[in-house]
Amino acid sequence: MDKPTLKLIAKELGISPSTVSKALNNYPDVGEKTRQRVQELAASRKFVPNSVAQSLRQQESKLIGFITPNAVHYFFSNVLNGVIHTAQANGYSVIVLSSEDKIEFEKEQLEILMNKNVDGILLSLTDHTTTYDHINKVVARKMPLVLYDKISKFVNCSKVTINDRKIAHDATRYLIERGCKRIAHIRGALNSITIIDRYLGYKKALKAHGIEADESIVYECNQPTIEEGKRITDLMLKEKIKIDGVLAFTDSLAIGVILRLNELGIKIPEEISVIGFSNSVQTRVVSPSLTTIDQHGFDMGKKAVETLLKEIRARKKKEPVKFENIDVPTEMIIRNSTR
Amino acid sequence: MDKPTLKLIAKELGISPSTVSKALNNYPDVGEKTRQRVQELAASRKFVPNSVAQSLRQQESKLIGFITPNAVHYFFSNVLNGVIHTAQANGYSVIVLSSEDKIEFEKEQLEILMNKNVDGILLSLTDHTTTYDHINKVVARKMPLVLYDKISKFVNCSKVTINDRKIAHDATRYLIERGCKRIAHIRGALNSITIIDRYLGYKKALKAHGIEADESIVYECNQPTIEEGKRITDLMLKEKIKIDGVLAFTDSLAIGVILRLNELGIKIPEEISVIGFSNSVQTRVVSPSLTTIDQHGFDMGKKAVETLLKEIRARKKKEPVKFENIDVPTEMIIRNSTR
DNA sequence: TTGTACGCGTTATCAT
DNA sequence: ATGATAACGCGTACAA
Repeated sequence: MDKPTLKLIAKELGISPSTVSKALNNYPDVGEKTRQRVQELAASRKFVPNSVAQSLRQQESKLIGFITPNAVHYFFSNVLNGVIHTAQANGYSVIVLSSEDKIEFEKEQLEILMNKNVDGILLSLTDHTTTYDHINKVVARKMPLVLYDKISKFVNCSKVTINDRKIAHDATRYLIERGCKRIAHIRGALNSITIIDRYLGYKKALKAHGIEADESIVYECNQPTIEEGKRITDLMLKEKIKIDGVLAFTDSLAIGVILRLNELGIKIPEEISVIGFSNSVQTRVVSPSLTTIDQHGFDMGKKAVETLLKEIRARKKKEPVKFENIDVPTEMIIRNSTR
Repeated sequence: MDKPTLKLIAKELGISPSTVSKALNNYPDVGEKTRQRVQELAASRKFVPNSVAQSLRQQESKLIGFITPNAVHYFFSNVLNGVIHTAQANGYSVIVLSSEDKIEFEKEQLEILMNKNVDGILLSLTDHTTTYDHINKVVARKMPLVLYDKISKFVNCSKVTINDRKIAHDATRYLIERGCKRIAHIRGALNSITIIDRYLGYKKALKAHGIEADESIVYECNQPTIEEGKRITDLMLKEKIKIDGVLAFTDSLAIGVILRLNELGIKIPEEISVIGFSNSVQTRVVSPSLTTIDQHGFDMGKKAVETLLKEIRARKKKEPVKFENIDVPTEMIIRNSTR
């Protein structure tokens, strides 16, 4: 039993395809009895409209593209989950691609999505995205686009982000209020705005509390991994003036710090307090459990889709679109790695 | 500058759309100079063929559907990653849906994918899938389908799985060889074949080593969570004959066990050894680190796509399809929670 | 070598 | 109330 089409249903009933279409879509101008007959036969044949044909006809695919820099990552998985959940609730499906943090993939995947005629694109930049032609091409095509999390001011579109600067500021202030005098920061290379903002928030909080920022205890990691966190811990411990607090820009690094300090028998949080970013699953499991920032990935995904759909609808109605900058609230999760 | 079509390019050049099409697709029967002119203009206009139209024309969408029971889950994220990576390498894109372990979602999403005219579907069942009409409908439609991880023998299609029985057997044997005499098992409800097989492997290993299986130390959890692992630990500790080994069917439970034993000051692995399943990120972080089974999710995703593509191609050529049952190798990761 | 005509499945418009 | 026709954009068999 092959896939039934409007045409086949029509022929079987001896009526025209257009009437069948109208009957199935509940148009008012179709006879009650024919409507009945059509709907019954369609049901028994398990007819489903070919959405490719529908897309062609109505010039929309009900598909959105989602590019993540990392598919195996607690935060981004939560974003993805929010995206697919919200999309489905609004009648859209999601094509998922992972740039694997490579800019060549990012370029290629934007092309793929344009070719697939998705109705809109959600994109988080790789850490190596420093040119924007491939992205601005999307904008120039008037393809609805929303950047999330890793964004750039060089692209003119809506953006959904964490307020990294504020939350890094808050976290640093928390450490200070709990008595930390010398707080180190582990950041990544200053490519991504996320990393920059966390760094600035950290510095600003120090300044606000009359602590002079000391660049010698700001460490740049090569990779956001546990091992790297351990390596940097050894560096920190060589400091003459003892460090008593660490703000790591992501959980894995913070956990590396904790594990290394544990190995050396240095007490957390009594001697050193540690804060991470993401509230990933490991943070509850490590001992002591890690104080961290929950970034509400699901909400970010949801907001990103909602913003994108707004733009899609506006464009469709030829209305002017105004780009939005949305801030998703974060939450500090206090656990046992801080006093 | 609106999206260029074959027609527009043709008009601009004063030739017919079909010639343009041929020129762009490098047909042999088109003049060299016209080919040049066409390709140049197409490039300058940044023409990309409308893949919706292509899909309609060629009766294939180059899209595959992927349904996961859980989008925020280490193992399934790895499967997803393998899927999208392999799909892209073969010119396919992936629509991702999460059933959130709800059977109603599973049903709805299979319908969505059929409507979207995907070329094939990858599905892992929910733990509550006990009827199979909605899935067999897909099979009856001759839509290529591959079940992965959570499968059912009641569906006639290709399947990609972990050899759960064997690996549970191996893990149990490992505990026995290391001197464990009384090994508890924490399993889920006996709905999913994964859980059943791990349970059977555990029992078989005991038997093979002359240990009588004792149902009173096989615990059924309500949820695969850390908290539940803790709760069950308390139950285990009430046993008259002291338990000295635990095989938990998933990492979270095993970690719950470890954390609770730590709280009570019971030594791991000296007094009790613990083994989990999945090699999720937490297993490296918990103290002592958890011995577990790496399920190579990426490979599973890769295999699943390859199997599906094979079926898609066979069906396209009207060749007979033979269903495959593929076993993805696992690997035991020995850490510090076992002797 | 180039162009014409048709069809993929659907739906909107216009006639009947 | 129903149907014929055209169109969405592309690709291809066939005609010129």
